[in-house]
Formats: sequence, C-alpha cells, structure tokens
Amino acid sequence: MRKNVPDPMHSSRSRREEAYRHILAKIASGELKAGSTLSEVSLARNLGSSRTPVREALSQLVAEGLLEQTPNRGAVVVELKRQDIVELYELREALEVYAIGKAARIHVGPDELDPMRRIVKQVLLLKEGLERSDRNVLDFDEMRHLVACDLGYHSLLVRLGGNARMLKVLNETRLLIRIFSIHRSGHDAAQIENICRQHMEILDAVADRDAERAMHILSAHIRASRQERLDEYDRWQRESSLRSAFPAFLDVPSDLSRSAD
Amino acid sequence: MRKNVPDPMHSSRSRREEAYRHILAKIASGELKAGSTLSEVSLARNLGSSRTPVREALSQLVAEGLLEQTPNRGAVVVELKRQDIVELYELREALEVYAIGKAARIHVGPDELDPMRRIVKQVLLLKEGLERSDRNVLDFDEMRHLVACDLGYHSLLVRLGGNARMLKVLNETRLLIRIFSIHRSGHDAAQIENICRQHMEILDAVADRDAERAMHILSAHIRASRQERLDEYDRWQRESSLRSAFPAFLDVPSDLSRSAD
DNA sequence: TGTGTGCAGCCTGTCGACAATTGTATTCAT
DNA sequence: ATGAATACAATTGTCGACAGGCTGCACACA
Repeated sequence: MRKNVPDPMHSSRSRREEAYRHILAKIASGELKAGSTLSEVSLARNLGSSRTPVREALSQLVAEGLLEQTPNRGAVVVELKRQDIVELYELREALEVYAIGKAARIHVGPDELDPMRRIVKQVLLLKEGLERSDRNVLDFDEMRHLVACDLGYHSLLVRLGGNARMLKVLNETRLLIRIFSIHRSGHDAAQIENICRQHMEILDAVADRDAERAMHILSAHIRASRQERLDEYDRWQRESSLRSAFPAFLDVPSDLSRSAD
Repeated sequence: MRKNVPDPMHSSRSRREEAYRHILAKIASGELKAGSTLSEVSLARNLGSSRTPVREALSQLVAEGLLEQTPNRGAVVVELKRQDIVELYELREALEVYAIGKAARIHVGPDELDPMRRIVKQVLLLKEGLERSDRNVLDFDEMRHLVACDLGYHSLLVRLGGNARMLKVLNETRLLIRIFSIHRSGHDAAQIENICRQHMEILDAVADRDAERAMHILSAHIRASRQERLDEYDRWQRESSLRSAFPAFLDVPSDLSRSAD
C-alpha cells in the first residue's frame, strides 16, 4: 500500500487528468444527473488520491461550463435550461457556418472531403440496416455510433476552416450539448436519411466552392437540430412536471394559507 | 505576524481571485512580456500567500488561453503569432456578426441603442479634441479611453444578441487581443472618425431592422481592424528581426561550418 | 581539449492537516 | 407546541511539506 509513490505504469497521465476523465465519464454516462452535488472528499476517496487533483479537475470542469460552483456548497452539475440550449446551438451555428464559408472559399480538396464522405456513408449504412430490420428506431449501440459519426463529421467540418480556437470552443459547446442529450430519443430512418442528405449537400457545395450554398444548408441543418432538441426538451419537461409535483418546494413551511410569493 | 489567519478586511475576495487579478494585471500592463516564465513560488512570495491559490489562478489563466503550460517547466505567457491574431479576429467576426444579425431581427429599442450612441459620441469628442490640438495621435490616457469605449461598444453590441455564452467567449477573445495590443500605435483623427462612422451606421441599421446591412458593415469593420493589427504586427516583426539578430540561437555550439538545421 | 557523469537547485505534482463558513439538527425557553 | 439560539457535521479555502523530474554546471577522466 504505497502512499506517496506515484504510479506511472498504471496511469500514464497525471492524477489530475485521471480525475478529470473520471468525473467527465460519470457526467456523460448520466450517473451524475443535473443538479447532483459533487464532493471533493468523496471523489478523492473513490479515486484513491488526495483532494488536490480532484479540486483542479473540478475547477477545469467549472471553467468549461459543465459544473457550477457555489461559494461554500460545492460543485453541482449544471442543469441546462431551454435558454441554454438555444444559446449553445446559436454558438454552433455562428461558428460552424463561418468556418464552412471560409473553407468553401479557400481551396479544399478531396483529401479533406473524402474522409467526411466516408463518415456520411457509414451513417447511410446504419440507416439501411435499420430499414432492413423490423425496428423503428436505433438501439443504444447504433445510437452511439450515429452520435460518434455526427461528432466526427462536424469536427472535421470545423477543421476545414483552419481555426484552432474555433475548434476548441466548438468542442466544448458540443460536449455540453451531448451531455444534455442523454435523454435523446432515437431517430427513425427518414430523419437519418435527411441528415445524410444535408451532410452530403454541404460537402458538394464546398467542393463546388459555393460558399453561400454551403453556409445556407449548414445553417438550416443546425437550426433543425436545435428545434428537434427543443421539442424533445419541452416534451420531457411536460412529462416530468406531470409526474413529480413539487420537488423544489420542500422548504415551504407547510403554510398553505400563504399564496405563492 | 499572524500566519494562518485570513485577512478579511484587506481582501474581500478570496486569495485565488487576488492572485488571478495580480497576474492578469502584470500581463496586461506589459510587465510580463510574452515568453516570460511564471514561477508559482515567486508569485506566492510576492502575494504573501501559499502556492495553492497561485496555482489555481494560473490554471484559470491557462484555461483562458493567456498562459501555456509546459510539462515540467512552468507556465509562460503566450506569444501571439500572426496566425493567432487571424484566428482571434475570425472568432470575433463570426460571433459579433451573428449577434448583431439576431439583434437586428428581434426588436431592439432606443433603451439599448442610446447608451451605445453615447459611447460613439464620446469617441467623437475625443477626435475633436485631437483635431483642435496640434498633436497628430492620441496620448496614452486618450488611447486608454478610446480602447475602453471600443470595448464597451462591442460588449453592448454582443449583449444585444442576448447570448451569455457568446458574450463570455468574446470577452476572453477580446482580452487576448488587448494583451497583444500593448504595442498598439495611436490612431489619427481620420481613422477615429472612420471607426465612429461605422459604429454609428451599424446602430442605424439595427434601428432600421436591416440585419443584412448591419452584419455587412460590422464584418467590414472587424476585418479592417484585423488588417490594421496585422500590419502593425508585420512592422513590429520586421523591426525586431532587424534589431536583434539571433537571440534564439544561443544554444548552437558555435560551429559555424554547420549549415542551418 | 572534449566528453561523460554526478550533483545541486529549481520546478511542479501531490499529499495530509487546519481554519472558517454554512447548512442542519437539536435543544431550550416561552 | 413553536420559535429561536446553539452545537454539530460537512465542505471548501488555504497552508506547509515532500517526492520526483528536468536543466545546467562543475568536475573528473580519457
């Protein structure tokens, strides 16, 4: 039971990185839902490390917008409101549309576009497999594959713009969106085909050096995705407000004669 | 000489915040030039605190892109290359143009536009004062005022879009640009008037709900600013390469027969 | 004189401990 | 029984200390 000895063979990364990935995985997997409070000591116990690396990982997650820190009550997982979804998708739209416009104006050859076309074809294969089966929506693994392809496509898309800072901001933005999308419902074949067509049309427009068209299609694509997510949010919100009545009003002193506020 | 007793009357903020502001001020004032290495211990000594708050402040500055961390050599102030300036201004253009387009489409009344008009008028006063004097460019204090007005104008402009995340990203972007602009040269009256005219035209376009025009003018405005900064960078680069020959080649073992690389 | 080796200094990464604060449960007084 | 004061528990902010790695220099040796 070595105490202070670092363990370079077990974790090639630093303990801070390890803690960061650990917490991020717990958030991304849905094990830590929105509103959960994270205690530094318990996390440190779980990781078998001191509070310091955990603390730094938490700070980083706060800086990235995944956690919120209240002065002396610890860090809680952010809860994305409707407005947050709107803001995140606006960020995506502004940056991705700009990047694709720039990419279409400069020279972008098949070396960059072909890998993206391959990703689109993978998604099309996914759709065809879905159509051949009797199911209506994707299962969990297929859904994960679809999300990974979508992530890769848009990541390469932004890379075409050649702006590393933009890529960094967008990665954080997409990470936040993805964390919300745990409740994401599966797409049916028609939706997937629609997405693929748009993705392909964007690539064609870039190959044609038609910046305006590429920007227009991408903008519509992101807006559609946003609307989808908002509808999903509204549906989920309605259900949850019907199911559990007032979980936030536990501190009301059971004085029913007082009207609200 | 109390040791562990916090000093609440001297620093209402936490020591971490204090350290953050301290380091940021040193960077912004130019006391710490690009490439300077920051030692945690010496900073902690200067602040009379432990390494922990300094370390957290440094982490935050790294996350914000002002410092770079190399594995075991500490944190150094970033050196903005030409490509960095291009990227930062592209970020500004993408986000600000998007925000002003949205602002022009939704209803934006005089309550929001009038404060911005007041800022533009302040800058016009600055220009008139410059024309009345015999000087050609602004002095240091006037320059600071101009920069503050410009910052305020663009900050309000982005606020019109109603996207807090966009505002946050842009604040960090502008901070990085501003840090580079220590070497900034003063503007003459014609340049200032040009800026004011563009600023005013943008406001008029927003008041007219003419999103296309507002976006177009703002885009041109930011591109002009970027070009100005790039010219300045090239000039500075040329001078500095003429003045000091090879400060980076000190570790070459004085073997003049070996060709470069 | 050129080269390898060891040492010292500095630096970061990590740890355990302490102080202060805040939310909560308990208890006491009316 | 209820409201207020209080003690407690948990958590964060901060501190000093230690371990390991890297750099650069001096020194010994060929």
